[in-house]
Amino acid sequence: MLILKAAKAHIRAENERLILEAGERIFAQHGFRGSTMQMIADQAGLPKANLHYYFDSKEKLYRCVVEKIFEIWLQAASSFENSDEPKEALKLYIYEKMQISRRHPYGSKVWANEVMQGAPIIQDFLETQLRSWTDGRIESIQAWIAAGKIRSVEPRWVMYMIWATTQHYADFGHQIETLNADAPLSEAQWEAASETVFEVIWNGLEPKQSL
Amino acid sequence: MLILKAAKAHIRAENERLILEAGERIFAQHGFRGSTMQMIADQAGLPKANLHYYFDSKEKLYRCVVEKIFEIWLQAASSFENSDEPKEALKLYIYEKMQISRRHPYGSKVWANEVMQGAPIIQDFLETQLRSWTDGRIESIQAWIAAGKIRSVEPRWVMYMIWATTQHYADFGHQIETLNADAPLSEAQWEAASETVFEVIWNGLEPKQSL
DNA sequence: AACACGGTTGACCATCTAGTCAAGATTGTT
DNA sequence: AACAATCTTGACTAGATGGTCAACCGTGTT
Repeated sequence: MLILKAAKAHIRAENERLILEAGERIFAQHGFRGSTMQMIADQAGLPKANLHYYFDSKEKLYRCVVEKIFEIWLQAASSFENSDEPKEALKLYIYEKMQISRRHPYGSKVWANEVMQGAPIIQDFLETQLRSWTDGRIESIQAWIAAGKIRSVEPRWVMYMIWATTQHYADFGHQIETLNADAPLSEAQWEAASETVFEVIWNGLEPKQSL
Repeated sequence: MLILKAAKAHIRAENERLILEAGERIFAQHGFRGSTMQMIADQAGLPKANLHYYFDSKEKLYRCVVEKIFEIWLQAASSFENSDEPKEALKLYIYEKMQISRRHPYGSKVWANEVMQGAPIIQDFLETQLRSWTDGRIESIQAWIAAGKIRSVEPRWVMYMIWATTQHYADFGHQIETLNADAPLSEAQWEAASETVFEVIWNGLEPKQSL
């Protein structure tokens, strides 16, 4: 009965986790069409038919993967609110996003892929959640400008700069690694990159010291 | 004979152009595996078998598309050399790259796709041409630092910032458009975005005015 | 007019892949 | 032990897709 269902819930939970994780990797590396259910099954260590037992179709699995990624994205977004001082808020946000690029490179790639293809699956997310979140952040930045805390810049372009620079370390990680003598960035390099990104953007936004 | 070949050379040139252009669009929107030869044929307005007459295989066509894109990329790269003054050189380079994002959004996406998948086709380009070009640019930036013309920053991270911010306008163009009330950026917005990107980066790099 | 050469094309094939299904294995409950 | 619900899985199918091929077309040369 229903008790049974609960008793086996952990099996379902565990297998769904395995499949979603495998899906993230495979979809990131091969795109939606380039990924086969067989590849994902092998990555997850399960027979292909099992995937269809937990996720009706390839498209539903993909949608679940993308939604999970958007959650993480939104979570990082909240660090923008942790301070009213722009220097502090920006530093937290940039470091948080760099951290995500490091810890979730596959997720970032899936997101990039999806957007590059015109967001066929998550267009509604962009139009609702992302748009309203962005509008809120733009207001924060406007307020900083009005208070003379940062230079007068169009907030939109600044947001895009932050997204671009931080996500670049995930999406173009392979290129960065190749240019780093084929070695992954070290702990120190990640730290230095994060700091440089923050420093350049912050110095770029800080009002000029009046002479 | 050979005269005949020359007489029909323009047919070949024209059809190859059509196919490459169609390939760029389709590969950008659907990735390598997501694109079918039939889609590309339809886009080019030619029968599928004709594509195989000019390009042996899908993979060869793809390689040609990617190589063409890399050429454009390298061309923009040269604008980095047009001045010894960092402010001027960076401005030229950033504006040039923004221009490319605007004029060749498909190419940029194909490149991004290729790199995200681990550069299976153009790994050799990354290791040779891109690596040596980058090393050269890093030396330029080092020289500016030594001359006290910009702050002391790791040149590598600055290069990546420029690539990321400018290419973002192509690769994430759909997201930007969605956040712009579903309208493409206007002439004025492109100008403003380019200027903001340059201003923030330049102010971020300019040595602090000593008080 | 006959020819040669590059270009064009519909029909075809081998292979791959998402999704199905039915039989069987597991597991918790009584 | 008997049961029922859930989970597992090899075998199968229908459709899509990259690539082939042989017949055909168009044009400039002789």
